Amino acid sequence: MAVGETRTSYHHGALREELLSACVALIDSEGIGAVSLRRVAREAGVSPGAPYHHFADRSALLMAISVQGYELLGQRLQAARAQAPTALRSLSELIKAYVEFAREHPAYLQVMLRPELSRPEDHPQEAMAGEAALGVLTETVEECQREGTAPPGPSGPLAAMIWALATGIVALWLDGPLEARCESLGTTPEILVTQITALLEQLLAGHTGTRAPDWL
Amino acid sequence: MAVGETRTSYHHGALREELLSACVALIDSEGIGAVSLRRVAREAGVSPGAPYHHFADRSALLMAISVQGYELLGQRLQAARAQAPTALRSLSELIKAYVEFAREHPAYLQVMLRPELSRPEDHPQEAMAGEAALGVLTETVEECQREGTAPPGPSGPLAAMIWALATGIVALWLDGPLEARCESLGTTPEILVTQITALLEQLLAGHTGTRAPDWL
DNA sequence: TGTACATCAGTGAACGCGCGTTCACTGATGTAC
DNA sequence: TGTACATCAGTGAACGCGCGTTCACTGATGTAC
Repeated sequence: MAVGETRTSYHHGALREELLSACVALIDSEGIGAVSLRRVAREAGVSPGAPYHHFADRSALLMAISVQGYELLGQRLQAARAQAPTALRSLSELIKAYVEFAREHPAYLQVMLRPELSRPEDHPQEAMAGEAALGVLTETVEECQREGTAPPGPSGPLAAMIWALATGIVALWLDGPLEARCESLGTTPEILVTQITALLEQLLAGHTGTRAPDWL
Repeated sequence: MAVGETRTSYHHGALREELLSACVALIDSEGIGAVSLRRVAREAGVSPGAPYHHFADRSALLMAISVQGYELLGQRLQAARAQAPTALRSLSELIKAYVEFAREHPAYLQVMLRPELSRPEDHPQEAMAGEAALGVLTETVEECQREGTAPPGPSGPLAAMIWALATGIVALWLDGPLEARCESLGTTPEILVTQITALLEQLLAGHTGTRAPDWL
């Protein structure tokens, strides 16, 4: 229920979902520091005790958001991979899809990147959702190896490298430093991300002797 | 002043420095969530009002830590770069130095990676300290270009790529997911980081046709 | 179909807590002469 | 060298606040018969 609306019945009917979306909206508008169970309940137009019928505590709410975020991200990655013509291109598209997802849903990423808030040690579900998203990346790297656009050997290091690269871009962009850096370089984060993925493709294509395209 | 010690004089003498180190120690032992000005004052053995003679508010304390962190990191990066025999190798060493610094001083990194806590928009000093650290990286990339171990053209994209890569590794390691991933891969973060930097060197060396070393 | 009753999902008052910050104060230090 | 005094850097009590969580309660819903 959006702020200002009023409920007609005593029961809400879908409070769990609304608490989740109210929390996401709150993070988007005021930052993760503004999140408290009381505040989220207030945003959802409900009394302070109500959330406890749906979440054991504050970290359980944030964990649910984190899991949801990994699921949404996983879908996005799947879709991005499916569209690309080659596995090498898929790698770029995976990175871009991750970054775009983060830009569209910064709140999810904030929660996913700050695990001390959702206390994953108490909620193992997140690890599973995260592994699923990582699986798409690993498969794509292995496809590249079969395609000859990634060095042979274990897929782990390259997959981890791309995972870390994408995570770093996202963290730096969401938190501000990337934007600041781009300003002082006279460019924009969007352009820079495109250049980075192009560079990665160039390096991967080059390792086997394939020429980089002229437009790079 | 460490917990348990007692001061003999009314005045402390070096409270500012001690508040900083007490705060770092607190983050290291209990996480960034445990940081409050009152708590830090207590750890330093001083009354709740005392910090206000040295820091305007909580975010000013965290900002001072962040700036200190960037300065320490900058020194580490300078040293790492100076020791490496080639510019290409320097890139690996810069990444490793960043990661090692983060492992040794996780508290600094937590503060540097969570700018919402130190409100950099109110304290521009951090941006300067950060730019200095980035400068080392950019110079090294340009050295690689002269050396022929990095693609010609603007140095920005490769520098940003390595910056994001290192930041991603650090964020994933400090927060736990990297360790979890390594366990399920049967390796360790230390090994994985070495593999990633070796892979990066291989890709960069390969782009010009230079053969990758056999041991990769 | 109607009724009794169990269960679900809300309310709102209350609790104790630690927080950031302020303030009048005071002990220690430094400086002018 | 001694003394008066300004300034610095602490103390500790106090303020109001929002928080997480609990609890007795009650309105709404679902189910058995």
